[in-house]
Amino acid sequence: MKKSRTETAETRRRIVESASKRLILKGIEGAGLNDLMAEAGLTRGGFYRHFASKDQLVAEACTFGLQSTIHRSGASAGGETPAEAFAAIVNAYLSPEHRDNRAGGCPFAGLGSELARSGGETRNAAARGFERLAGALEAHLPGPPERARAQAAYTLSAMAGALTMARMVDDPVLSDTILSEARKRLVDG
Amino acid sequence: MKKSRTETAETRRRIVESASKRLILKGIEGAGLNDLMAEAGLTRGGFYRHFASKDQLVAEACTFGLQSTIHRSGASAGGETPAEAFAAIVNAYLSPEHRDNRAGGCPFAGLGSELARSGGETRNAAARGFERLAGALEAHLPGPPERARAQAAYTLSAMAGALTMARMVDDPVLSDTILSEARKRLVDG
DNA sequence: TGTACATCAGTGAACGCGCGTTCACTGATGTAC
DNA sequence: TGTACATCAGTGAACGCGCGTTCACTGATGTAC
Repeated sequence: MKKSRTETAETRRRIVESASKRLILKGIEGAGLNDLMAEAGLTRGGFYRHFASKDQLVAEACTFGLQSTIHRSGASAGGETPAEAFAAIVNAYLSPEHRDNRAGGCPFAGLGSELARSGGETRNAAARGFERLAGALEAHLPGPPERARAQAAYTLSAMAGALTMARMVDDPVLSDTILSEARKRLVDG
Repeated sequence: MKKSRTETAETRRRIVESASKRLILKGIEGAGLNDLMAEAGLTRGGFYRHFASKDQLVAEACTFGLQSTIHRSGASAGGETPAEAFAAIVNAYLSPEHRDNRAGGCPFAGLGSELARSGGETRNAAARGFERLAGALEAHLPGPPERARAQAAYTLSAMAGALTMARMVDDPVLSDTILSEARKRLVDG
């Protein structure tokens, strides 16, 4: 059953991509290897041909999900002025669509408290991802780098918190209020 | 081994209180019943004399942790003006002490993404807790109720996100930056 | 280019383990007379 | 107040289950000549 090199690489990529969604949907401990492999159309046994441990897959899936979030942010920010690009990123992140599309969304909003508790490769992937995502925001902010960096780090943290809480509350009106108020405060403020 | 009524009530309270800390420290799925009961000085078997299910304990522990957070906020806000009281609550929530004291801290920062994924009694406890905690903030905010409510909901969400991210990143300087920038933006803004 | 062999992706069964939950049992407490 | 009995908090063993991980095996692919 050996596969060609390109097939193997493609399979690995597929596992990471589907795991990224599954982990956000079910949680790091809630998504088992059986589950994650089945999602990619495989059985449990083959997992260790691609990864050394579950932690390694979780770390790569986290990095993948964050990279997707950065790409989506880049797509939101078109050829406008920096201020408009920044606003576009924030508005897309804090949209009802992102709130309602958990699986394909930002890992910080979907797994934040679990990532803060994790160790090993996962923790490192999360920390590096935060810096990269904050860097993507910082690029559109004016002022001295130190100020821009602080504002970017705060904006990302507040966005992740607002999206998480908007998903947690069960009152749809309150959920919309959290998102719209966050958009206003983070874009205008 | 039957215990008196007051002893039974005290035991139950102790289980909820220690579970609140243990759950935040290890995560909802990461803290087993064995673990939670041992933390309260008991063995696994007696659990179901006090609770119908793990979900019920998690819900009560969540409510307990949120109530503690509200009490702590009330203690931070002394006899000052509303604006000063609001600032005191935000500054205490976003302090390095709160960041470094996960177990005894706010359940939204410690379990946010897990609560957003939960159902049953836990989800309801989290949603009701958000409204109560936001209400405690709202009480110190000026302006029309609708505006104050929106600002309170946003402030709480941003605080939870900032604390979670401050715990997640592994660079202490960046962690401090997230907290200080959040304090500045949420108090002055 | 053709053949022989080593590699290794994927399968499915099995490992020990801890999970949430159940249960028979113990013995101190609360209740009824 | 004293006695007899029902209650029930807590123990510790056991339940089935799914977890992460390991392993013998299969057979198509890549490599060496």
